Amino acid sequence: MIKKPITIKEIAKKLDLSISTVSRALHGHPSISLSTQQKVKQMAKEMEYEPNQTAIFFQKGKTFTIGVILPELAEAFFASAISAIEDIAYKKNYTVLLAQSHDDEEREKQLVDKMKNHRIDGLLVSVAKTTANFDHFELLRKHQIPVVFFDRIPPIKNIHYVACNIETGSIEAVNFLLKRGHRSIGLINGPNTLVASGQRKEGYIKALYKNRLKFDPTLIVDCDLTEAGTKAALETLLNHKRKPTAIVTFNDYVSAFAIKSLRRLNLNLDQEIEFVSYANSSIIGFMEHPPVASVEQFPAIQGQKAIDTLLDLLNSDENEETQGYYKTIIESQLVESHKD
Amino acid sequence: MIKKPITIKEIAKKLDLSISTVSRALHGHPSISLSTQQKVKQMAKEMEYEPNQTAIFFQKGKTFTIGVILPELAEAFFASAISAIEDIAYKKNYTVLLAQSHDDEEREKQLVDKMKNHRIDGLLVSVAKTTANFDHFELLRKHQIPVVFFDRIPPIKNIHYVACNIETGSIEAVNFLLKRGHRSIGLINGPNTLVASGQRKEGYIKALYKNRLKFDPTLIVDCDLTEAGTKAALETLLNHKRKPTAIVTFNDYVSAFAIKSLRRLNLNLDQEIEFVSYANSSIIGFMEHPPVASVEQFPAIQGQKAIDTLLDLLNSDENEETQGYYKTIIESQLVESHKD
DNA sequence: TAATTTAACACAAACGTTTGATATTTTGTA
DNA sequence: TACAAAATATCAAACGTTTGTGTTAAATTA
Repeated sequence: MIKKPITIKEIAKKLDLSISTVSRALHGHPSISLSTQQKVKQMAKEMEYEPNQTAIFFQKGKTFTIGVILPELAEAFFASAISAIEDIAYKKNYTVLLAQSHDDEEREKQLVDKMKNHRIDGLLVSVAKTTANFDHFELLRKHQIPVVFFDRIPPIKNIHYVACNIETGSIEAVNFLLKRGHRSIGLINGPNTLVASGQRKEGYIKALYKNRLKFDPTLIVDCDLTEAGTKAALETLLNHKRKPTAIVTFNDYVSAFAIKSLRRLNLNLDQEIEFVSYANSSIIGFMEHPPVASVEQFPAIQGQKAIDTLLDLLNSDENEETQGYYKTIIESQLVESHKD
Repeated sequence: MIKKPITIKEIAKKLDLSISTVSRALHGHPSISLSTQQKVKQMAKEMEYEPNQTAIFFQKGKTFTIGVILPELAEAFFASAISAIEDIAYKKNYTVLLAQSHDDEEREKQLVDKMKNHRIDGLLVSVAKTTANFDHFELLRKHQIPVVFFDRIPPIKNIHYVACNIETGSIEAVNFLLKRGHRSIGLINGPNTLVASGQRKEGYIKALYKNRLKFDPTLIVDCDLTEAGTKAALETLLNHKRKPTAIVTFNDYVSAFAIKSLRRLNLNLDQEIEFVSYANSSIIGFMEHPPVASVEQFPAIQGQKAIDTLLDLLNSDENEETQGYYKTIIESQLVESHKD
């Protein structure tokens, strides 16, 4: 038996009241007497009335929905970001419309369009690696839909964003290794097309300079982040004339690969070479020989701050020009591995 | 300068046509001449018209949105499931409304309610561990909103679901170890409140019986899945009078913990004890001494099948009773670890 | 030519809710 | 008692779109 949803109209008819009275009663409007409010609410409950959100969305021109576009949902970093975002959205009674770009600019563009038509109230984005043109985001501005970028932010002015300062963590990492007595420190970096690689490199270099040590560019080796690539990069460093006693790697996975192949070589070098990596992801907890430390980038906090500022934006009626742009920087932080 | 969204009304006025003609023209309705169709579409493009989805949703009583409720977005298993789900939804022009229950029954209930009011077209759920009462899902039935459960399915009749048969993989796992010569095989299982634990245990026992081996219940140790708990469970097994030469563990993480603590004991036992676990998660690739095999549960495929059947349900106008219930079982599968 | 079909479009209701303006009733005041 | 003020409830428009039914003129048929 098909059961049609109850509307306020039917409640009105049943109580012999007008539609507007019922609506106002349900909202506790002061111009409705308490007694009728009671009656209406009572009847609504009895009839199992459920407000039709699509009607409300339409009528209000607001959906209480925020869009989230991430590069890859299956990546731990973004998974924990979206998790944090959803938590806050839930608390604030917003709903999350989720999509992934798979690091494809065209798809990202289409998603933005789709979400715009969905009349999301605001958008959270971590942009795709390949995205070079940002017009699709500019378009949202015209439609008065605020956008907050996070982690992977576009290199343009006049945007709201939350990002992580990799440099601080990088400097901490190198300082940490220096303090432990290392004097030749290698860097297995990612492809230099990535902003993230540049940031790591900068921090690495700065730390050396600050410690009045000279920087040897040949101690930096790029790699494609695969296991094979990592192995190759590692070997390059092992054959270096000033063989490093410590290595900073682009992320925990690279460290894992490097440590694994080091141990395969059975040189017992793992006692002599110490690793520091980025991300501080959970795999560290499962490694027998984890890197001694990892630079945490706080995906959950970034996501949280991002949605916080978005909600802020949504609840202020001033427009963007007058209130300026939110720019939040999270400091990355070196986290030493637990020994147990 | 605030730019109000263009409506078909304005297009109509500009072209001196009726609203309905514009609407029909944009949809290529046969009763509108090709020439006016051209004109209208042209004008729509010029004026940068974008259909107001909320109005359409409201009007049609359909949102082209499907809700997805998962226990934990940050868990690798669910992250890859949602990733697969979103991909298909995107292809079929549906949108995904995402939420996580954090394994909390009350929250799950509220989410179902919220999504119902959002007028989602259908729902995909992996139920919370604690959920004992399933009335909130029954409620959706009254509202004609189809639900497809996946992976964590409720123990009730008359539902659509996609699930993974753990037993086959479990039997494979034990057979595999037997074939490798092991005769005493331990099982570090999860808490027996979990259905998943029961399934593993059943498979384990069945495999032994099938091979005419007698089953020793003391070779099964429950644990709370933490590192400490795993360690304790491992020690119990090591002290067993028939010390196992192979151990099946609840999941890859438990294997990782166990292998780690085994190596800490420095007994070189790792050469003698082989592990097989469940999930085949990515951490295996980063372990120096991974389990020899792992039972893959195909989160992406489960997610994919789940949304496929949901879309099927949405596109058939017959109601549930007449068409019966979809019950899809994915066979789990033992995957041997790569050696490289 | 008159009757009939067809093509092309317009009209208006409907979806469920909110809300500003208005009407009615009650209460208070002089 | 008369009148203003306050309290309470109603009316009706609006949000943007779709769609069943009318309407008109042109094309076809007999």
